[in-house]
Amino acid sequence: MQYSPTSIESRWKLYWAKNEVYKTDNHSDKPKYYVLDMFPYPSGAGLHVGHPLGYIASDIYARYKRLKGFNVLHPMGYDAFGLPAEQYAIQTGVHPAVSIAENIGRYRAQLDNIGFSYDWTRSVNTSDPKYYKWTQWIFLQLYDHYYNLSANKALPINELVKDFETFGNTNVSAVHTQDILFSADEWKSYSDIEQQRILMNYRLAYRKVSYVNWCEALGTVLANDEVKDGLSERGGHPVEKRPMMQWSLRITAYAERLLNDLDRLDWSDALKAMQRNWIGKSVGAQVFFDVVNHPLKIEIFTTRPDTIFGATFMVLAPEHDLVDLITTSDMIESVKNYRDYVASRSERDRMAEVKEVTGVFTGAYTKHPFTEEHIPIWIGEYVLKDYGTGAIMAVPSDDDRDFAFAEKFRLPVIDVVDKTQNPGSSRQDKVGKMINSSFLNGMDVKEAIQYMFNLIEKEGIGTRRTNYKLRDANFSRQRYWGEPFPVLYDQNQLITILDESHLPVTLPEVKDFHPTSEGKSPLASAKFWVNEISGYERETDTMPGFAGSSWYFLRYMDPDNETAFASEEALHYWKDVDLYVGGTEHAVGHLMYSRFWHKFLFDLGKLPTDEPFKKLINQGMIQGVIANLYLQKEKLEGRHQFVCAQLVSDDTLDEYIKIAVHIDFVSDYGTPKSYLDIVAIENFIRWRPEFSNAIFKSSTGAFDASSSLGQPNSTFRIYLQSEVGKMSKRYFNVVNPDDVVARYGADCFRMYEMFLGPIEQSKPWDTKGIEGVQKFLKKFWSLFVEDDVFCVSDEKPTREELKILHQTIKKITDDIERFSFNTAVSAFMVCVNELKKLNCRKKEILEPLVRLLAPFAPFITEELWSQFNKGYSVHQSEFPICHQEYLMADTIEYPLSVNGKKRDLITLEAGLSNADIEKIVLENDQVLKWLSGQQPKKIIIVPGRMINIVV
RNA sequence: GCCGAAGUGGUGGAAUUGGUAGACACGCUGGACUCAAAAUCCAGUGCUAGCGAUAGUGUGCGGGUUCGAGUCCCGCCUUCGGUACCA
Repeated sequence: MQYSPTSIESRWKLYWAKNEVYKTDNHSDKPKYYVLDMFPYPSGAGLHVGHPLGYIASDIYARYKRLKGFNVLHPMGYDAFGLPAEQYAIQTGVHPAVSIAENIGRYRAQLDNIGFSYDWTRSVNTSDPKYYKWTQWIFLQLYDHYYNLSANKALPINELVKDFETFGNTNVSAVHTQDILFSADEWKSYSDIEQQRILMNYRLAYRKVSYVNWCEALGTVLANDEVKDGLSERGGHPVEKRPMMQWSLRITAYAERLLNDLDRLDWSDALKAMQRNWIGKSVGAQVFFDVVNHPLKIEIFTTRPDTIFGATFMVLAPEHDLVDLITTSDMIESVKNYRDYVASRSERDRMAEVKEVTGVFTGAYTKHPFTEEHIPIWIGEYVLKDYGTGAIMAVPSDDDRDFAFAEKFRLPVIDVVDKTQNPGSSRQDKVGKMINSSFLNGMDVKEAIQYMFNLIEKEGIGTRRTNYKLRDANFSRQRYWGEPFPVLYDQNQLITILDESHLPVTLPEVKDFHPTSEGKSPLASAKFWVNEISGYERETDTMPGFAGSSWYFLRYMDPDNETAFASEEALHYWKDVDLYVGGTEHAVGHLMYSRFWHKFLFDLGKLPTDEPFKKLINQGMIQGVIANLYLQKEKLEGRHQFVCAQLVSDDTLDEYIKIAVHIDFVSDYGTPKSYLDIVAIENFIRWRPEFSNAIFKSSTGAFDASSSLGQPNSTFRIYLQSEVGKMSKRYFNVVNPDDVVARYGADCFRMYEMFLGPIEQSKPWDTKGIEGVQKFLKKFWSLFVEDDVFCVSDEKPTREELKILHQTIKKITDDIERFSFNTAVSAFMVCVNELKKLNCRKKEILEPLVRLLAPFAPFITEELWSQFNKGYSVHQSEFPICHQEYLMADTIEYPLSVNGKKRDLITLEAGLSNADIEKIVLENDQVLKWLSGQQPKKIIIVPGRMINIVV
């Protein structure tokens, strides 16, 4: 009876499926616990060894909680809408639904192979009409609600309309886009179109013209977080700004709650900081400046109203609405040129450029509200249209950017803060005493800021105001493979919303998945579908990827419900996610949108909690090692030339390009000395025939595959350059978990991934240590088996053996609770090594160990458990409990130091008082020798830890 | 620039509250078994000196607090992640 993972694993997989071991009920006397993984996008490439890292950790925890007596919800599903399937459809004509279904099949097989305890009856697929019916439904709710600031929650839009009909909007306190004041009578006099336009300013899902990230190559609009450095995250194509009528979600209404409620979450500080930065709250004042010779006011936002006496010029965003109105005739030409120049520059140009100061004078002036002095108004691209009011008062003495602008255009600088008492402080630090500032002089900066806030409001020249960097979320995509909007337009572009009874609005079949030339979605070409309801046209955009993923964790609670997104009963039973495991890449996207939707549904009274994810663990990424050959840019007599990495120095680096080599060819892969030998080179050439006449040059000679010319000896090697990077098809470094499982077994794979290091840490995949884990499993197995038969004894364990067992139980329990799975695996190894040394095969020791190991290695433990208890699974047993009495030692070894210098170990009885210990130590001959007559000043004793004698 | 995380043997990493630094594993060295190999087992393994017991030294760098610092404080350096004209 040898340990053979393959046969064990296939047998128990079947058993679990047949007996529905992991099926979870919505009713139970047990306390609930919800363990969630971030569901994957089922890509064509399948899973690689990096994906399961977090899944393994959460599965261990879910299994642990189950053994601890919790009713555990641990589901898995697929985030199935998205660009890659659509791109694939464009290239091959295969319908996304077909390719996605195929990919899901492959994912499912790969996941099952690793022994996860998912309740697959609860699986969701965001592209399933039964699922996206409810995504559309939530959109309808967002459309039908506005954010009331007095109630501090979302309320039905009908209530707002009632307010408008009775009072107009003068006293309405709601989050909205534009300030147009109207009375009740005025409201009633407006046309339908006009009323709808106004309500759009309040709805939580609304339409507006927005500058969107247009990607010509992909033919679509991208979300901000899909753009990296001015290029599309997918494919790296250039992205430009373009105006378009788009749906948006008013996430900014929730900014304050999203910020404040972070404090209550058990998330890492790093992640909370990321969300805080993204929300970017700043408190300041909105101040009005009169324009000279105009009845106009310029509205600025500043966090430093104290520096108002240092404001020597104003800067407006080039796109600011007032620019046309105030520019003087002599400046029209240069202002127009500058605005054209700004418009012509793509996001990418702006970012690529080192901060060069640009701007022009408008010819206009404002009047300083206190000194009445005239201040020139400039425009400059460093002032952003979208942030604050799109206009600033420039205080060059206390802001680096304003200072740079003043320096370039020779504008005056007035020092208003005396920083001489604060050496080392920077221009914008809020420290020092006010000077040159009339009534503020002598005040401390912080004091002056408060003083000005009050004064500005009292004088009526402005108000206190809070600004957020957080932008409303663009919710339209010009794509096929997404949720259609349940929205119709009539000839006047008046919106009609399809109500719940019309849901789901399903995707129509199309012949061509390309976006249309005007940048419209492929849905626009499905004429029948678009015009299906006479007199109306359907919305042809679809929802973005984050729509379906913003609420999927709620659907798992009640996945087949056809009358609600989940029943009230299920929602109140499971409440929220207790543990969420996933990567940091979703820190500000998915995790922010989910919190927003969750809070919104909470406001509607649908949910019992206002935060979705109580505890969050961020697993690191498993990276790949990319092995590269250096290819010389210059061909040699028309032939490619590869060069050994040892011959390439930093100075000559730009003479080469790197060609990624498939990892199957590489010897010593993953080490700095990875290389190709002659056999590998021949394999490489067969794989990449375009290099069949290449020459491979090393320090010992050259290898010419196309002829026997200069044939080197058999030790010939070309060393490769290796770097850590993504595990990806394009680097030919993908490791499939199936291969690892086939070779070592799923238990070994699971434990090895955990053993690799802390779960939060990113690290490159290498299999160097996997054999250690395999050895452990074999050793563990061998404890139960003697002479090829299962054999454990009923003999009573010794105190020493019990001590080993219970120390291990304590250690493992603590480690699981703090998600330190790598140290837990080590603790198992220590335990088995010790039992092996004692040749302990006693049932009383081994049986609890099986239950202890079950969350980590579900298959081997199942097999061994069945030898003790037939008929039910180890995963339905209990996690063993640590009995303290076995941990108590009879004697303790104390390290003994003199003046902090380690000297020796001294063995003492356990349970001695400090006074007793002191007495024994001072009578010890050895100690007296070290002290050589000196009197000890004091003796420090840390019970159970150490003794230090100070002389 | 700002925010965040981290720097420990040849390698991955441990040290949970300030208390024997390097657990566990890989690798390496030597040995047992074997005709041989694989597998398995045993011993050693931070660095320096020494046959050795042992001594010195050692957690990115420089200081400090403490009987005692990988851990706490001050000042730097490096790497990684996020963000970027946010007024």
